[in-house]
Amino acid sequence: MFGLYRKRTPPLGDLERDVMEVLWRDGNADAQAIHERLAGVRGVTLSTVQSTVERLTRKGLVARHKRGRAYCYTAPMSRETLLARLVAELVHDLSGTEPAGSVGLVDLSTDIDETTLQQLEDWVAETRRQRGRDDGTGA
Amino acid sequence: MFGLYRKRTPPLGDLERDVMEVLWRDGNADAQAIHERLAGVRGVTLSTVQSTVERLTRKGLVARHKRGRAYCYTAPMSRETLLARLVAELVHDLSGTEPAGSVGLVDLSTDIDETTLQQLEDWVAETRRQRGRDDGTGA
DNA sequence: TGCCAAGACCGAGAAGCGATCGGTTTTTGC
DNA sequence: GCAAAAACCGATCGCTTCTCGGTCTTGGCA
Repeated sequence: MFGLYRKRTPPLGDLERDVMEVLWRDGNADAQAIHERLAGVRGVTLSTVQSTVERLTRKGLVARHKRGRAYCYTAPMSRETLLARLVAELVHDLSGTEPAGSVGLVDLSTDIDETTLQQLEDWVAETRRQRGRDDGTGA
Repeated sequence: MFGLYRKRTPPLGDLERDVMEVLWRDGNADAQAIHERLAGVRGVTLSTVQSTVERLTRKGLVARHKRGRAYCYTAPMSRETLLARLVAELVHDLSGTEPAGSVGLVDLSTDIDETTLQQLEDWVAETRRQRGRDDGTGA
């Protein structure tokens, strides 16, 4: 009945998020560049950045290819796609087995701020637009 | 710029989710009852369940009150509310500092299924409805 | 009022993960 | 070939969950 939640995309750590942020902004960068970009806000060594970006590579969240002597890292998954995946997992894991119709009275009021709600709204609308209006029975 | 993500609702562990599941289903239960409910799918002792539900209490995710000699636990936050909070945090943490308009090309197609999207859509709509259309400057 | 079992509480240990870094090896541009 | 740059490796630390046994507290009952 329950207890069948699987291992999924691990949530990102702080430094991992920062690294992804850099990659999303700059498109691509080597460890050095990432380190420099992060140096202002975080006192970490190049080694640490390297470890982190390597971990992200293992997780499949960043790709890399040799350029000169260093690797050049990129984020093959957009910020929105990653967010979507995480949200989907969250919803899937926590949605229970009840009929979906029972999701009626939602109380986001104390937890969600206007900006975030707006963002969610836009985001859902955009997805809906792209996908078109199926009958809703699709997988 | 970045790096200012703060400590938030800690993600639930497996057993913690199972316990919440029981509480959401049954409305309320003491440790004994939860344990029995879980015994079928999980070989854990009563002690373990107690520790877990106590941890959840500390996190504020369950409330309790004495009933007889045992505590009676309840989930003051509905499944949907918790989910909403987690989603909100996720969105907030991963949305970057770019203008919200830049959230344009969303590619959810491979990651999010129709049911989930529908659910999200419903939540957002419902929340919007409940909150009414403020000018958007509300906290 | 005193006994005792039920249950809360505490502490400890194992496992997993991210963050952190130093040291070693490999590579490459000159 | 050499030296520097960078990858790679592995160790440590801190945090969190899971797990449980042992001890202390308490409430119901005789």
